[in-house]
Amino acid sequence: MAEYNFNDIEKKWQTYWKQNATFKTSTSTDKPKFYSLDMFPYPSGAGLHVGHPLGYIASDIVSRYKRNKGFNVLHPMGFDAFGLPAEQYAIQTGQHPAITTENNISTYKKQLDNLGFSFDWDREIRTCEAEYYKWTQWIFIQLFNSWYNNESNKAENISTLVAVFEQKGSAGANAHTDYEGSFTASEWNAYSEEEKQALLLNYRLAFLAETSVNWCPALGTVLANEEVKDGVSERGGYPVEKKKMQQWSLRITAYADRLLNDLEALDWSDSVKEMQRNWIGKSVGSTLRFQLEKFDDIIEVFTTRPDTVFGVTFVTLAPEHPLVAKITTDEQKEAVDKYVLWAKNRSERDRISDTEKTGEFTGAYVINPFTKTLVPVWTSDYVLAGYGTGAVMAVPSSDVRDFEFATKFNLPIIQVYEGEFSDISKENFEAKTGKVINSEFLNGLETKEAIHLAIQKIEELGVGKGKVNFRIRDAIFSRQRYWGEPIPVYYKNNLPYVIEESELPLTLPEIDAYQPTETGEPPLGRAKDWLYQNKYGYELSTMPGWAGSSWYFLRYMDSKNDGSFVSKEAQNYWQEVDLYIGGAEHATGHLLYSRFWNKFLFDLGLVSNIEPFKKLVNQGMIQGVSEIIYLITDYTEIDGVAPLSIIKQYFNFEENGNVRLVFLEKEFVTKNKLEKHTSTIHIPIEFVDSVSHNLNLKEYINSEIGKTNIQGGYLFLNENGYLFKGKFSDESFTFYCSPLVEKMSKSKYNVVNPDNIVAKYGADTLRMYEMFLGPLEQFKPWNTNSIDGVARFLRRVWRLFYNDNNEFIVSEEAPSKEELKHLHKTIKKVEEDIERLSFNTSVSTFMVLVNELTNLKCSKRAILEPFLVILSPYAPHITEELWSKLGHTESISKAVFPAFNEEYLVESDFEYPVSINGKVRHKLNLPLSLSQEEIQKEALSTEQVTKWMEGKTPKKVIIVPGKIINIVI
RNA sequence: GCGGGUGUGGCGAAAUUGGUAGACGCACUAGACUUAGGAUCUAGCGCUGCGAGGCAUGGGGGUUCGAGUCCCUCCACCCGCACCA
Repeated sequence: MAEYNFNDIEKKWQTYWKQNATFKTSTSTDKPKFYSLDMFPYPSGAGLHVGHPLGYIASDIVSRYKRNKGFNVLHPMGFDAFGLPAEQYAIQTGQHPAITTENNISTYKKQLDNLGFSFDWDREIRTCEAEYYKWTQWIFIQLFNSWYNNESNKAENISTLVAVFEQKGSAGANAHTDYEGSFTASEWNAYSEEEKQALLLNYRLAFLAETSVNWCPALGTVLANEEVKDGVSERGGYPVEKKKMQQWSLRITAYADRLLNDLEALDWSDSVKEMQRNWIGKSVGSTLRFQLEKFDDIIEVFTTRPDTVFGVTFVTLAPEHPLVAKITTDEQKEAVDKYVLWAKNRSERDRISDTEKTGEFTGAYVINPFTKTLVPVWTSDYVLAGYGTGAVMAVPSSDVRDFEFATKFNLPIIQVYEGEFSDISKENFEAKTGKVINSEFLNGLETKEAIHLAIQKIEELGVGKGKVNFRIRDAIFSRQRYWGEPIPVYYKNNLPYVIEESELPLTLPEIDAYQPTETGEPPLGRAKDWLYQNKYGYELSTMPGWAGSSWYFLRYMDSKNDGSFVSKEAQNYWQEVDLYIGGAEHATGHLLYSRFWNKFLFDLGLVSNIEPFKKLVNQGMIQGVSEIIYLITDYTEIDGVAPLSIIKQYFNFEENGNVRLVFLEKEFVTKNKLEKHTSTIHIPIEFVDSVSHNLNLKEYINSEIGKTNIQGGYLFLNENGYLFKGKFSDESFTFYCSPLVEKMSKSKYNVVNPDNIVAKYGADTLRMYEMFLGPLEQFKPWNTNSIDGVARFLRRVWRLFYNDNNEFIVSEEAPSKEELKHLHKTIKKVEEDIERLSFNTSVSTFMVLVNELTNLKCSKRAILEPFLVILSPYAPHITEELWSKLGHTESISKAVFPAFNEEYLVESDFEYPVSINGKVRHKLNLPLSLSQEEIQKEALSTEQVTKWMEGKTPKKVIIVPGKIINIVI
């Protein structure tokens, strides 16, 4: 009997594609373009697991579809090759990260090729290669040479700023800067070169500044806010602390407004857009200055609710606020010092998790500029140093946190909105409605007008002004690591200068070890004879992992260009990414930085689009199914009873050596009770039957891992309480593991390797199956069992073309009307499904078609051909014989997706469901081409229908063409 | 706490603008062919009922001739952010 031999087919076509450069992207610009991009992977040592290709399969289907639809498709792949794991490995083993990376990449490429992707490998890029990072460095230099002009609302060359300073001084420019000083034109012109350079650093988009950074001692580097999650590093999960350091940063805050506003038009998921909005964190309000009672100093606060200023009963400073030490009275000094020290040493984690308010009175008072009353100044770490001014005006009647603080420390509360205040509830605080009271000129107003009027008054009085605040911080750009792009900067008289563009790339020097130097400098401090023009020391930190990935989508457009990061022509043609598929974990990192860099390059006139990614789809993770057992490891007593006696009490020891959990009347051995004495063990999935979760004990206990994890004599159990006891003498005993769906990872022994699946079922089965699993964006566990259905289907498809004697059997007969009807119905649906990225339903539709045609014993089965081109890269090319026999003259890769032809559908009869009063009871065969009136006439005149209506006259007849006839009586 | 999302058979799911709920697949059941079956084919498969029928899309209510889909309300779960003034 003939067999679907996917191995031969796949090998053959992989060779064919390679030899014929089938998927090489055309450089001609006469066709419409489609840019379909996957987030390029970091090549980790573990290789691919079945979750990785999910998004690649989807984008590959779209790419093949678009090619067949006549688009010139750019569908490239590359590697995000700088990164921590390779460097950590280097620190441990001394192996150069470049070698580790190279090895991993070749594994990845082999695995990807096995899956039959239509990537154009000619355009492959690796961020760690000098030809690539030359341009990453070049973009850094452009950032260094630019400032942000708030007037024109774009980045400009620093020379335009210098020109303004020469003419008008600092007041002449509306630049985005944190610098608060000012200078006149003549002062500027009198400054030395060094002084000018130092001042300009306050304006450059890539700048060096002393800032509070996230320092990760375990990794020995600083991290950007986006790389810290819950107070620990995103990579590795090491603790992170705040530290003041001199660091390179990128002025992403200058773009905050544009990054926020331009989200609107993007075809991205609401959740990612919302995450970016929250991350940018725009809030509109006002600053307000409070004069200190006994000092000249003022405390400036930021508030979104200036309408509540009459309700201010205290002012709170962050413990790090510079005024805290100065204004604290002698009586309070000891307590405040103690508090500040305590707050400083409290970890980020503790601070987040403790909701109990803490704080201390400084002894100082400020004057409320509106009421002229004195209010006390407190310090508390519920006020963040890094946001706004690091000080807040507290209105306990309108803010939950202020309320909690006031209640705890017995501070007064003044109500400024009407309503029963005794009824303190969240709703009271959240409601921005109601009328203002106790607030002089604001009384009786609604919130919105009150805020407006309050800001007006604040500005009139000169005690503050309307202001917009952002949560987003400038992005820290230095990493004290080796395996990254060197920052193209050298130092002269302690001031940073970028190197000449003509001297790029600044290549990563060889060093003898990958640790920091003895003097605490980054690893690059070990490089010998590494000086700019033999004189000046280079910057020793490198760029962060996200530098190379912030612009790679542009490089693919013109990946070999040595004279420019991308040519004008290529950029103009490819414009932006039409479809970008990747994980949602990059929502506030990569996706934000890429938008920032793209906008910057747009300002410079180097790219033609304000946004890099038109449509974004986040594929869901494919999870693994872990197999768990619980091993009883701790034989100490529980509640005065040794576990063994507990176990004997609650379990029946059966004759065959098994132990069965027995539930007693009230109290049984609760899982919790035993859990304290157990440890969770992951059994590698190859020892467990995926359907029954039956552990192959013999193989497991004889394996290395089994020997290490459980030694004879131990007791172990699964969730249901089945125990296994003893020396494993009876190895045929069945033991059920507890399945657990979780992230696939090496350490959980639940990784499914695509290579194994391809070897057993073929790449097509894997691809179709992954699409069939469920909606692309959903998280779903891998289920090896149901892959058989897809494998079976593909075998059936193959058999449509071959008889039992392995002879090729495609009839030349013209397809019947019935066949064409099925075909065109399917074309329409598959086309719609792919366009809306619903791959699971398009696979299903296709399966239905094959089932129908099989049942019809159809003659011209080869009409299936076009679909196979899209859904499955190998199957259509079962033989070249098939291809030519079908009358195709052009090459397989140029096969065109057939157009949907409505005629075939209209001709045939349609079975209308007929509902009486909304309940479907009957069916009526009518031609689909009838008009509404004709259908109505037919429906009412039919004898049958009259009978159904029981002689009643219809009140209404509702007809949905092609769908339903509803008669209301 | 704030924001986003999800809830449909034993399981993964489908139903695109409100129009025959459960397509397609897994698992399961019966049968055929077979020395054999982890191959293939045929039929069945939401619950309930002998049946006609009745009941079913997390719970409750509403709009409509008609609701998985729209509105109100409650519940459960997942994800992100989190003392952002």
